[in-house]
Amino acid sequence: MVNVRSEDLTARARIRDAAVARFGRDGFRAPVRAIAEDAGVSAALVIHHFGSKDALRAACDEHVLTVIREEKSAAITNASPADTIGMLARVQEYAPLFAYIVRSLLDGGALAGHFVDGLVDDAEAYLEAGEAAGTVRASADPRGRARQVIATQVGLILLAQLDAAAGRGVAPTDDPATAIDELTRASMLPGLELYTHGLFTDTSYLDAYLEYKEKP
Amino acid sequence: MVNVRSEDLTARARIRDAAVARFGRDGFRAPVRAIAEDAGVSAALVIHHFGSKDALRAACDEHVLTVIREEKSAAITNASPADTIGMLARVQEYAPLFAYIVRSLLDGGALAGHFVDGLVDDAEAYLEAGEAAGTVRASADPRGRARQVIATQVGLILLAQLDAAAGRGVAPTDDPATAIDELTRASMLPGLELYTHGLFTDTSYLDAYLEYKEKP
DNA sequence: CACCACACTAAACACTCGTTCAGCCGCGCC
DNA sequence: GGCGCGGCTGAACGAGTGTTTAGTGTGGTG
Repeated sequence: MVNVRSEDLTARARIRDAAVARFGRDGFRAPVRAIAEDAGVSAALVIHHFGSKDALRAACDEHVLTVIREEKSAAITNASPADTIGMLARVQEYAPLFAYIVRSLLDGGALAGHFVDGLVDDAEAYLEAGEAAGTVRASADPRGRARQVIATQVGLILLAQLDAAAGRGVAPTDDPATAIDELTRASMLPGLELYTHGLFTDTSYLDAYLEYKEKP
Repeated sequence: MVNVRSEDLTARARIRDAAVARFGRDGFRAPVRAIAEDAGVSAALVIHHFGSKDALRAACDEHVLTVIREEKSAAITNASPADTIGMLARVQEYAPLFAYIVRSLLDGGALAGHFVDGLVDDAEAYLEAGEAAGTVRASADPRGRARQVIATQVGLILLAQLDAAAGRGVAPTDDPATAIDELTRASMLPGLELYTHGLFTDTSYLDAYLEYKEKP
């Protein structure tokens, strides 16, 4: 049901994929029986293979992290524009993973911590590279800046989630790919504006804070 | 237990306050029995007064929204620095409300939608006032920019939440007041930097996007 | 063939939790 | 004083859910 090539997988893998999809769609309160039904097996088999529901979730976390790592290293090794577009095209395939990560984010799970840590690490590296290339300004707190950038991204996703929950998405659709598309489209212009010119017309606010930080 | 002046309140109000505190601390899966115990009443009385757990939550939402509106209008009418400091001093008192709102945010509840809408509205108004005063730059998408600013704020809270869940808060404390303090302290410098100078050294990224937007 | 390990299942168990039920208690009103 | 009414309670009900149990079939192995 979940994956087009479900028949090819072992029952254990089918259960794991079904769990990732269910958890992503319905949250971690999704019943084991529902996951079992999605995978076409009995609830008892889920426990038989994974020991407990918590262990199943841990297996999902590990699997998602593995896929992310593979995908990330693949994206780094061949980072041509064509490949990037290819990745976007496959977003449909990875949509369940994305949903799962968002759930983990909202749930405060351990996976979410590792995930955002990785994002902040990446952002910091990219920004440093940009600095070296001369396209990005220097910062007094590179880590904090990277964190700020990622926080904005995560916050925009959360806000979009809220809009969707309120039934007033920018484009009322259930398709995650176009949802992400809409999200980036709506935030691209303000984001670039902000990142290009900043918000303030002069440095008085920053100066005031720097002075206050010296002698409170 | 929850509020120092619990004895002064009617049972209904005590239950409501206990529910806000419990929901904020443990999430909306907190059992009715736990709330009842906090309020010093039986679980049956909770249902007797509110009809159901969902209705209790709705009453909590309404109550929180009311307090926010009162507090907000109070902050607008007398917006002197002293009053602002007074509000910060009372953050301890409003910490349960803050926790409740964060829970609602993570839960995607209706309250969260209204709340962030209000925040975005406020941010937009403030930015427009800054524009008029000449301290804030003009934007091609004021609403989107306000949304971006609020998203950053919300995202930072979420990230801090994740760090706390992972047991590695910047300062390991359970006190929400100092937690908020730490959060603003850690993000103030990168935020001001970003909002003052932007991220990029030139306008090439923005220009490229604007050109792409014209003819894709 | 006998047997064993293993994937797998239906049913039952145990527990949590929201809600209902039947009744108690104290207070104002006739 | 009697009496009802509303706040209030302990106990029970019933639904949902994770897990256990006892067993079934099957495929490989001696």
